[in-house]
Amino acid sequence: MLTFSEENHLKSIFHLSSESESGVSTNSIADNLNTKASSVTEMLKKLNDKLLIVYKKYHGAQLTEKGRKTALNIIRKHRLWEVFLVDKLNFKWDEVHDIAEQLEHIQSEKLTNELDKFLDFPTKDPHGDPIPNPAGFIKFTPKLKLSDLNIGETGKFVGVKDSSSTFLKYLDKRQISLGSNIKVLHQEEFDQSLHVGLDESNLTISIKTASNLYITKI
Amino acid sequence: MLTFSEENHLKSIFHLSSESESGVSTNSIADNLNTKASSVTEMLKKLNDKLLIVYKKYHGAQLTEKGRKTALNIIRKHRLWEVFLVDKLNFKWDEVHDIAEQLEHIQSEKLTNELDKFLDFPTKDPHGDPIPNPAGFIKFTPKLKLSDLNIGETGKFVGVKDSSSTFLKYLDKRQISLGSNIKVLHQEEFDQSLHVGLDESNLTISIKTASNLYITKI
DNA sequence: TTATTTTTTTAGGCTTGCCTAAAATATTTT
DNA sequence: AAAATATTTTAGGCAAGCCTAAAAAAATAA
Repeated sequence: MLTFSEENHLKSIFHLSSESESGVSTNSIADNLNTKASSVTEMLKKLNDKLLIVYKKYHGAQLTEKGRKTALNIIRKHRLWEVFLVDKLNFKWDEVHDIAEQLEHIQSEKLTNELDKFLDFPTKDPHGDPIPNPAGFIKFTPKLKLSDLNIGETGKFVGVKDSSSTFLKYLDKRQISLGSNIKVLHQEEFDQSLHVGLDESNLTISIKTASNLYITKI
Repeated sequence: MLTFSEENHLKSIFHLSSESESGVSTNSIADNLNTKASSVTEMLKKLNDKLLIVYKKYHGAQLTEKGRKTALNIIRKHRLWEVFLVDKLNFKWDEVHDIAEQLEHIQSEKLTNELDKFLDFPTKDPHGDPIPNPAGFIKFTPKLKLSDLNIGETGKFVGVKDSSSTFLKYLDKRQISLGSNIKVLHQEEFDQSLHVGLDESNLTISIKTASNLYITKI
């Protein structure tokens, strides 16, 4: 039985691991969790003692297999609840994160698996992120950004890098939604902004926006 | 924003209030929450300061209107989640309590109200207890027990007093389920046990069981 | 490679929520 | 009403999880 704080640290380490190959730094975890480095150090010692991470002083943390499984289970719950909120309770994709942060800590394997079944075994959450299976297996798809495409290429919008409410609402306003096909028509020299075709219309998006949209080439 | 512990104390005081008219005693709360009297005393001071209860040293606690509303909101969430678990996720009525104890602390008014709508505005939980509305109104029905009936009278089984898993499973085994009509045929002198008619069959139930079954006379 | 800067850890403190034991108050019994 | 008993509160302690400030180690620059 882990505390909420322990679970949050594991989750944070998992998410930060994908970016840095070696150990995850104390400061990056502290930033991610809006806490202080000294608090993180304490927690890393504890998680190390519980065999959930390998932690060597001054050299960051890495998840053990046990820690990874635990983190993925929390992420599984988080994403399943997000699907529930959007598909069944009429929430928008920008409204679900904070509630899922609470729901992900509910302890009941049966609940998680029944929820999964009730939702018809979804494979992605409302932001396009993959949902781990009960065994802790997760299907990563290589992450290509819209900004990686060349002029003339088309991508299918499959996920967001930044899933802040602000960004998601902005996408709603521009009517850019998961599954849309986006063709890169032209890139502006001056500010690298992209002119793209989306459905019947054309629009201009900043390079910052483009680099927060995950796509698959089609 | 209240802590889980604060919420649990309020809920406990609410439940214990229905039995004693005046203040709820420190010890009864401690028993109810599996904690110690001294811990409860501390919490009562805090809840008093937050204007959720009125607490006078040595004279127990009473909910204020604000405290009552808060307690009822927690109970509302608890009971809605129980309905969700049973109606949508195939849980049995004896399996839902512990999970609902966790879910009742999730903070999101929108979530609660959308869940209510999704469940089609249920008025009772799986054990027959009434679900408060968003404004904190709860419809109490006078609680008659099966053991209060006279010979020859019939009652409709509408709720349980004891909702322990043990008791609920026992009722399942005897096929006594919410909504059944039960006719009292005879009472044994020796041990006060009741012979009752339920659907097509007759069965004998102890006075202890009978006094844990809420009914409405029909 | 030495000095400077950045990162991380340690030390010590605070709050919450729990505990036990002792003291204070209330209740019941005689 | 006084004595005995039961209940409740106070006092003091402990663990978890956070903090700031100072010390230690690592990384970077000169």
